[in-house]
Order: sequence, then C-alpha cells, then structure tokens
Amino acid sequence: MKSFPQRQAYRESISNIIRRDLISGKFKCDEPIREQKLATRFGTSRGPVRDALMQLTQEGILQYQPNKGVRVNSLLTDEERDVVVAMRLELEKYCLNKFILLASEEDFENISLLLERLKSACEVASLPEVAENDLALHRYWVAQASPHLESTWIGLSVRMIMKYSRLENYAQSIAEHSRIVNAILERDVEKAFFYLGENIL
Amino acid sequence: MKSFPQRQAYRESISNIIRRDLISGKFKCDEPIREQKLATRFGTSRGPVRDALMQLTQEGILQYQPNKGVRVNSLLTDEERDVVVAMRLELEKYCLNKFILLASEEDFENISLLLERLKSACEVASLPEVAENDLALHRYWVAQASPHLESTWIGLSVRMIMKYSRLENYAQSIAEHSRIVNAILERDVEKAFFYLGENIL
DNA sequence: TATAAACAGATTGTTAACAATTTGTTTGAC
DNA sequence: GTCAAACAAATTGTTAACAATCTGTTTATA
Repeated sequence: MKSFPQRQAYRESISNIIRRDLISGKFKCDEPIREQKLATRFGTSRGPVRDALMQLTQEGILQYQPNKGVRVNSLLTDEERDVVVAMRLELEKYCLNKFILLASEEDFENISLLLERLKSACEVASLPEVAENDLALHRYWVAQASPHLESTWIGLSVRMIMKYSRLENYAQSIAEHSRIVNAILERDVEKAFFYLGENIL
Repeated sequence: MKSFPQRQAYRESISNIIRRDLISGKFKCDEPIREQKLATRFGTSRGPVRDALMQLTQEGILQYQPNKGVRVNSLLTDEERDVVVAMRLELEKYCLNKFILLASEEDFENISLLLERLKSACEVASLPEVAENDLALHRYWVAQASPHLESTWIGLSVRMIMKYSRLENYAQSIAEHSRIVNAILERDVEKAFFYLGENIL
C-alpha cells in the first residue's frame, strides 16, 4: 500500500466530486458549466475549479472551447465504446495478472473491504454510489499493479460507464465482482480473467 | 475538416512545446520543472504554464506531487509499453478503418502533405522533428475519425515514443509511412492495417 | 418589420500579490 | 564533529482584481 500525499490537492478533491456528479447525470448534456458557481459551492476561488475542470476535460468527460468554458462532452458512439472496452480490458488484464502475482495479505484485506462497500452500495440501490464503489474496486488493482497507467484507466472507465451502464442490475454486479475477487483470493489468474471479461463489456 | 477554434489557448501552445522538449529529452529524468522559469521563457505568468504542466501530467509524461511541482515521470516498463502498444493499435485501427471509409479528396491531400513533411524531417535527420511529424500524420486520421478519443491517443503515443523510439531509422520510417499512406489512398483497409501493425510496435 | 450597430451583462483568460509549504543553510548545544 | 533546532530562500498554492471575449438586448436606420 502507498501512503497518501500529505495533503491531497484541492484540484483532486474537487474533480472527484464533479466526476461523481457527472456520472450520476447531475449536469445535462451540452449544459455549460460555470466556474464561479462551482467555486462558491466548494468555497474556493476559480483557480482550483479551473484545474479540476481541465483535468476532467483531459479525461474526456468535458469538452473545452476557448473563451467559452467547458460543457459536458457528448457520449461515445457505440463503436467507440466497443474500442474503449477492448482497451480497458487489455489494460486491466495486465494489471490484474500482475496484482495476483504480487498481492500481499493486506491487499487481499483491502479488496475484500472494497467488495463489502460495493455490496452495501448495491443494497442501498444508489446508482452513483454503486458506480463509485465499482470503480474504486477495479482501481485498486490497477493502481497497485501500474501507477503509470492509472490515469489512462480512469479516462477509459468513466467514459465507458457514462455511455451505458450495466450497474442498474445490482444483484448481477455483486455476483460478478464477488467471483472476480474470489478468483483473486485463490490466485487463479485464468478464472479472474474470465470473470473480468464478463464484467467489462 | 474542422475549423480551428478562434484562438488556440495558451495552454495548448505551451504544452505542445514542452511536450516536444520532453520527447527530445531536453529535461533529465526526475529533474524538477520550475514554473517561473518556463513562464519567463514563454513570456507569460505562471498560470498558463501551470495549466500546460497539468495537462502533461494527465497525459502521463510528468508526475505531480503536491507542494513540490512536477518532474519528468519515469518511463514505462517493457511490459507496460507492450500493453500501451496493444491499446494504441486497437484504437488506431478503428480510426484508420473509419477514416478510409469516409475520407474526402481534401483528406487525401492533407495526409500526402503530412507525409511529405515527415520525409523532409527525415532528410534533415532531426529526431524531435521526425517524432513530431510522425505523430502529426497518425494524429490526422485519429482526429478525423474520432475526436472523442484523440486525447487518449496522444497520451498513449507520446509515452510509447518516449520509452523506446524506432524513429532513429529514418529510411525505414519513411518506407513504413509511405506504405500506410498508399494503402489509404487505395482505400485498402487490410493492407493499411498490415502496415500499421508493422509501424506501431 | 427587418437588419445591423451599439451597448450592457456575464463569463472566461491572465496577471501579480500574498499565503503556505518545502528545501537548504546556519547556528548552537552536546 | 554530530545532531537538531532555527532561520532564510526558493517554490508551489490560492486569491482577487483586471483584461479580453462572448452573449443577449436595445436602439437606430432603412
């Protein structure tokens, strides 16, 4: 496990919150996003907000136009989503394999905990929370296996979820992730790959 | 073809220049990058420079630490590079196929021009220029086929090149890209895929 | 009425100053 | 001399003010 930086930068906290709002559809598509409004909401000046918006632009969720600010980007086409799915799967398989080979007991405890959190979110049936915990679980093994590729992974995953989310079927989501985590705990790479492929599509 | 935004934002121009410097290795690995220094160099204040640095961080070229600024990120491992190659190939094949189906005469002229520029850069044998024109050519069909995925593509491609560049063999680079472009002009998808696969590895 | 110019308001872009943090150096005690 | 505390310099983080740009409305003119 890695220790957190002393103080997480404003931009990170802010972009995380805005990203959650975007995933849960709190902003309409093409609706302009105003910096001052967000600044007052977060109790900061426009600077850190601009940073956060720019980060989300780079992730592909928002679209930037000079002198006009950012808007919610249009969704991926079906074909683009297929490509993104393939890329994410490629990336996550690599990470999952490496994670299984190197994971410590502490890692096992952590993903078990993250799985429990996902189950709780599913029971409450709150879509944004389910999405957040789903991503957090996957993100764990990506971050452990390859910090280099973590931000690439986020961009792919968030846009995948925004385009079309299978998360509404909560029971299925629990089942799929339980199978993946079990395979990891048994250090069974092939099985983990199989269930991951069933989950990411 | 798309028209450019009225005025390209500072951040873009600046990050493009810094990216080129990074590709050509003007910054040592782990060398800290100072905002003020760049600001005076570009004749602006630190604001736009911070934006540019943040964008490059998001692309994975730089690494950010709170209160410590950014440094040149460590290179991908061999395994990570293989994954990135596979992802980029997946993405670029999709774009190339779509581009071949939809390209206009003007598009053909544009990629022919970009190919000529690449040849010129190869004759001058200036590595950073070769790299820039190589990327510019590929970027053209990516941007035309899928603006949505353009920024994802940049991140993958730049880090691929930085890890290990086959660009030193200028004659080969010319040959490979000529074959790809010819296949495009003939609208021969299979052939284009084949030569693309030989080029991206 | 239709069109275009002029204006006013809102919003983004940039800058410089200030605050907070880190980093390097000096100082002092042992 | 070694170590640690205190200080100084450099650097990043944040803010508020100002400049430039865009957007919508009013007004003048034909």
